[in-house]
Amino acid sequence: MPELPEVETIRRDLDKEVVTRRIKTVEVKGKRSIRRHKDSAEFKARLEGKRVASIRRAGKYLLLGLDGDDVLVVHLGMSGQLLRAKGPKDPIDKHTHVIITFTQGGQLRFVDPRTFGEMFVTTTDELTAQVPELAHLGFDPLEHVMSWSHFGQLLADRPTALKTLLMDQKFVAGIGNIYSDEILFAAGLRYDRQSNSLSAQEIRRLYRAMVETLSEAVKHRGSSLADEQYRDLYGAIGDYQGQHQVYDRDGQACRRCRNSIVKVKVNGRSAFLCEHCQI
DNA sequence: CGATCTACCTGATGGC
DNA sequence: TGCCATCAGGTAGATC
Repeated sequence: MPELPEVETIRRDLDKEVVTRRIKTVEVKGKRSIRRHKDSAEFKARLEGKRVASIRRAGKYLLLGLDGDDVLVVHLGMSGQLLRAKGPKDPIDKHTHVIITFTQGGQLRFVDPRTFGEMFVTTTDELTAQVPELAHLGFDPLEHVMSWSHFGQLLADRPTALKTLLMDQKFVAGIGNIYSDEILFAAGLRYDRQSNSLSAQEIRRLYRAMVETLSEAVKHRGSSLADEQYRDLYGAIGDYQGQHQVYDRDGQACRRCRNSIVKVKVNGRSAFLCEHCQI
């Protein structure tokens, strides 16, 4: 579900609602969401009594800095949600796995039907040394501004089909199945173009499409698809799905040329494109 | 080393 | 109706 724009929206919400708050109690249901820990007691012990000092995003990961050196890492997987609750009497969703209650009242709940998401506590040092997914993340497309020629060099160094490369977290962090398709449409490039085959103009178009598509999606607070599984911290759906040019629009008219949007399989997953606008 | 697949889960949807 | 197959925002690990 959540890619960079959705995770960034939640990060901004957390910055307003959770940073400076102190954790009073932590309730864990089942072990799956905290599977990196030996048991839930250890997870709870490392959180209770700590104050949330900072919040940042690394790709699709959320990192909540705590007093001392510890960091609470959250990945939402396909169906994870972080939801604010006023208190214990707010109705509890069936798939709620972790409830964090703050001393001032108010709760942060982790809800995740498919359980691909997870939470764990580690130290700042271990983050880069012992969590390989985080240690090997590529550049952040919104935070790390780079020249077109440098971007072109990175593309040339990794000759790969463009969609595969955009979704590779080790190359660039935060782009998934929705935004890779939207970026490639905006750039006028096919999913299967090799990254080392682009002209200088195509490199510029791709870089620009990547930055603009993602920042527009952040402005619209992310995309919620038909199932409305993506929700922000307050439980509200995103607003960018109405701007989608290709994703989940197979059979519909391309907004630019009116030809039919096509759905294909790439690496075992769906990809959407306009065969007339993307070359 | 990289590319490709499969597994991990629950729930929604569509065909028969 | 119900039953079964398929599909879904992601990633790690096995197997080529």
